[in-house]
Amino acid sequence: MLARDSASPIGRPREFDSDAVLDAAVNLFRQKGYGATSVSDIVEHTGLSKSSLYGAFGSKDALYEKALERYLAGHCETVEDALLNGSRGLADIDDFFFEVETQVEQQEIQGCLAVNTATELRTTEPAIVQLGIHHREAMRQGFVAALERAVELGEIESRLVHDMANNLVATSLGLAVMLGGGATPDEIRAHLTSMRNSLRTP
Amino acid sequence: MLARDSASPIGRPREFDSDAVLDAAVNLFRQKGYGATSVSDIVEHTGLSKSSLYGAFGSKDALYEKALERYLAGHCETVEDALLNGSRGLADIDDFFFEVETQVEQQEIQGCLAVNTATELRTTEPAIVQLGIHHREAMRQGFVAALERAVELGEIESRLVHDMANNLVATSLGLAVMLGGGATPDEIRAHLTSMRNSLRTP
DNA sequence: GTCTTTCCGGACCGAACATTCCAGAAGGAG
DNA sequence: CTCCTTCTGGAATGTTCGGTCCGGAAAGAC
Repeated sequence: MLARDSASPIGRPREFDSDAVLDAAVNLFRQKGYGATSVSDIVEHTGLSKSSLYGAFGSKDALYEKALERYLAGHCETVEDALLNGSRGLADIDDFFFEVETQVEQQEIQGCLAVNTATELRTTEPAIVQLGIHHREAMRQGFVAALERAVELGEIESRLVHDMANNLVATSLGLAVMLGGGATPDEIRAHLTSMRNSLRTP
Repeated sequence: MLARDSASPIGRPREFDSDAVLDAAVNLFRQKGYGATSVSDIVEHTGLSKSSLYGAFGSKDALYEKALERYLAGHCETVEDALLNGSRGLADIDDFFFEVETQVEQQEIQGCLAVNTATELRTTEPAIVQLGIHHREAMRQGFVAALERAVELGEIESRLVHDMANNLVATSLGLAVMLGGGATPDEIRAHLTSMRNSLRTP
């Protein structure tokens, strides 16, 4: 009934790439939100059949959860890790926002999956709320780490670290709203510039 | 066919209060988003019948639009006006965030209607996107005005006005995400404090 | 080859959705 | 009072949704 372990894959092997399906789902959920993305949409954009989709993921909810996991692993955790374990200071924070700039340049403005769907699923899925809180805290810790390195490099004063980290978290979420809400590239760029200026004005 | 002007209201007069209906709709849309709020939900929370609702507003889309208008008029425009035409500087900005604090204190955390539904309606309703852009620009201008008064009061340096205004817009949106995404009161309060500190650290 | 297991496409289902329609009730105008 | 317009509740409609099911095909194991 359940898929056997990789040891002995008896039976016809799966023909599609789960990760590719999840990537397609991530894109759809980012673009249209959870409710407005129908399972038929996903079927259409992946080429899979509905039964294959349900066979592999179980339900729309479960598919969303897997997609969110993949999104966080691929987009958030790596950049947060770079903040935590970087070797520079403010420059690491600049890098953190590089993905935003990439989205803007490539006209692929979609925003953040977690932010875009947070409101929709708040009432129905408490796990998503907890995940958002955790995600924000991880961001904050990353910013704190990078800012503390900036202190050692003499880039900023240590008394500013705590508030700066909080403000960077809020600003990141604000940028995500703009990206998800149809802001123009110029608008985004202006905000990125202002944020970087503020980090460096003593 | 259409409702006659207030001059000669021939026929049975409307028995419900349109504004009260819109307020109920605003609350529902804020809590659950657009897609997850069904017309039946609205019927249930207003006491109206479905036909009365459609007779008065035409469609769910139109009802949302009217609700958004009322929300913006009641919640946003007044506070933005206070920013534009206030008599103080940074204190006016503090006041701007007072409503956020009120929401937190009263445990009625719902976030901002426009932010909460921006992603959902971006693909289907271009007018909403334009409205979001306009709203952000209005906020920015309000912050600029208040910050320029702060310059005259000697509270901040004039070279900071532009970037500070941008950052305040982003921070406001970020706070709205947190409010709509289930942040704890402590988390919100910490961010408000950090934002106020940053305005005042030279 | 045969067997077993899984995958796949499409038909199918009940529920929920936004929306419409109708018959009757209700209130002002004359 | 009568007429006329409008509101109102609930039933009805067509569509779309998430989810299920089945028959056939395909790919390894032997």
